[in-house]
Amino acid sequence: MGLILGAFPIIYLKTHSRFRRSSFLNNLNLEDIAKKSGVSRSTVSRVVNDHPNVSKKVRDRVLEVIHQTGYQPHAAARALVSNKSMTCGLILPRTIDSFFADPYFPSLIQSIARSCGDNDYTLSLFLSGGEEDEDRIFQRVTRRGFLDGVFVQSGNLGEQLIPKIVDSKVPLVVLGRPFETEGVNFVDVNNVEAVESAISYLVETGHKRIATITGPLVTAVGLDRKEGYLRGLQKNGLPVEAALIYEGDFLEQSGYEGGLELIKHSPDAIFAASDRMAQGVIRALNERGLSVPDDVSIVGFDDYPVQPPDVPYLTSIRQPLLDFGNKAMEILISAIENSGVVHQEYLPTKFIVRQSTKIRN
Amino acid sequence: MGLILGAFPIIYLKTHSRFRRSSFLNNLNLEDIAKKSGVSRSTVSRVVNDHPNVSKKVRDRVLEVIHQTGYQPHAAARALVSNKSMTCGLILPRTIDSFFADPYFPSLIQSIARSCGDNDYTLSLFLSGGEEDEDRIFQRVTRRGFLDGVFVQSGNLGEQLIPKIVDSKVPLVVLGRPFETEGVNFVDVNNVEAVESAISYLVETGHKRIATITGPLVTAVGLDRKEGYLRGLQKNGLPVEAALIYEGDFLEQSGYEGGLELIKHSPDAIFAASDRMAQGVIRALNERGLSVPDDVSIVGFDDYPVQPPDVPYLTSIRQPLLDFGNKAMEILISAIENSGVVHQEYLPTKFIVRQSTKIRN
DNA sequence: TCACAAATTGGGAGCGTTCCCAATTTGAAA
DNA sequence: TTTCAAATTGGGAACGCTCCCAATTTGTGA
Repeated sequence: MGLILGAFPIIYLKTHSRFRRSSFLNNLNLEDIAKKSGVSRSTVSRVVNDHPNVSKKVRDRVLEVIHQTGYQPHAAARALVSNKSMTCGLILPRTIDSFFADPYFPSLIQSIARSCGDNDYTLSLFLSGGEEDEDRIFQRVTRRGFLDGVFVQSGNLGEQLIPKIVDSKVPLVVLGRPFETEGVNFVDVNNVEAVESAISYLVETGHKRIATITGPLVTAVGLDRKEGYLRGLQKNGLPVEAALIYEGDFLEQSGYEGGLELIKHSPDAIFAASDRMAQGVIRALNERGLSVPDDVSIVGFDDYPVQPPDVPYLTSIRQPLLDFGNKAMEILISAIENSGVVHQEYLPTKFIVRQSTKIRN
Repeated sequence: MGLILGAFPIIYLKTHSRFRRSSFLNNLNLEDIAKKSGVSRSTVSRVVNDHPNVSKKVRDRVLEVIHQTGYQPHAAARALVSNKSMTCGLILPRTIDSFFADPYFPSLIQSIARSCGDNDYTLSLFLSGGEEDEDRIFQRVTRRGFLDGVFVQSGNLGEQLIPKIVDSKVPLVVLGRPFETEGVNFVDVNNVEAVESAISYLVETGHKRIATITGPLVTAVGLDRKEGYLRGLQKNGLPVEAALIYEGDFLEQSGYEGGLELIKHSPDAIFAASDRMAQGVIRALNERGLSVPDDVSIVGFDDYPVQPPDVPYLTSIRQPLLDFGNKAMEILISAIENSGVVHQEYLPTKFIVRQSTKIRN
């Protein structure tokens, strides 16, 4: 990627040449509306903001004028005086590679965007491609009067952005457990527990050699799902076998490669830490003449609304997408309003049994 | 990171019996910096904005203070007085369904986000799920002092948002040709020409019965790619056969279904209007024991950086993603600065030959 | 050294809101 | 009708910045 970022100065915010934009049809301000409806600026402000102490007669008259003129309050003026921009940021760090291939990001964006919209917030998006980007994003995000709070997608081990934002005191909710959780708001799904019970299900349905393709083990989510796998085995008295664990990267190709590797050790079930990898495993198995679920059961993780087209349909662990955005927004609003309490929340998942697993009793 | 977030207090600063909340560490304004560096507010402003007429001595002193204090200008105050928010919106209408499954949207978002960032703009995202959403989005987007301009993804026939925004005089660039192009800025890829020459390539390499799976014919892009197909046939003296045209929806499943349908009429090549559909076609053909490219050649459209994992790798038409965002941003900036000129731009694509097509001479 | 143009600096006004407080109006009880 | 509290309304000040213009300083040539 030939991105030229250049050296960007910390402080210089280049102001572009000045011009008055008279192109908007509607350039009325409070005072104009006040004049037109024969009341004062203050009264119009009260009407606009739905304050209680306005007589019905006056309120109706003002509303009428507002409606006729199509008046809308000036966002920047409001933000200046009230110190609230009603905008929040979503920062997705270092995600360029997987951004295209994994439905996680679109889903996440959609979930957060909806929650923001529902709460009258606007969502600004910050995609980071590397460290310089992160510096630039950090500068922007901490600009006064710009964002009321930010969501940050939890990143890799070396992730520096989260502690910096915490230090800056900008209200923050991390999406997915960060590595350093002390004093940081976050929302995550209960990865460990979810996988643990999926493994238990496999054991209960007669599987004896359960393999896994993990996510990258430099991510919290990768580690947590592996931890769930290990606990699941332990809880059910099965031995942990290094040969049955393959580290993937959530993408289809690594599932395929992991599948080819794992079948050398003849598992009767494979838990893949993402649906994409589960697809890859199925592709690998089919290529080697093994059938799913007759020879090997496959369990995925994600279960986004749009299923991959492959048959058989995947048994998977469903992420509570909508709840995720809602809960994150709820926590962010609470942080903005300065409750002072740190919220750390794990949302429950749902285990969905479909045709990629089979009962072997 | 022993930061205790729970303990950070609301700091009330008393200013003439007026309370204002200060949750950020850094609440200095221009005047404060001026005082600290022994100059006037105006001079600091000039330094911050890189205006020419400041002596080097003073500039250095002020920069030093700014650097020490970490001063950043207040975004809303700036936006208020300069009437520029340095923010633009990206509106994706009615996209919920395909949002998950198609890499187009992540790619688009990424491309636009990068261009915005490179030009010191911030990108706000508006996802619409239906008409009520569109009304709400329209209200927001036209708020004064909020956005300097917007990008709108071109939508279906009957799409009402674009003309409304045009009427509102908010600077606008449509992504993908809209149906009503009169006086509307837009960027598109040269769909007709691209497909036409892909078809020509197929003819030149010995294909005689070329079928197509189109996009939805209620979208401009769907129509344009079909038009390219038709022109390609005509130009090369091949007859148009209704049975060789199948209407899809850009998603894999419709490619699969279209593939099953089309092979009844034994084509020797199929052009699919998206890579996802091309994948679906290959799945269908393989299922029926037909080989790609030995029995049928397949050409896709999109060629996003991350290729689908299926072998053979797709011959496809590459969208100039990066250029797309850059060009759109360039046009938007020009529209914001009120050039008054309408820009309508078609970007060239690139035909990439891989293993899914075969020379049949 | 002085005069005068050029470069630099400072202060006032204004952007469109919200909030506070004082002024005015309303309405109910006496 | 009068009285007085409650409800409603209006105006001033402030938010932090940019721009304009006037004041001051600097630098140059005679």
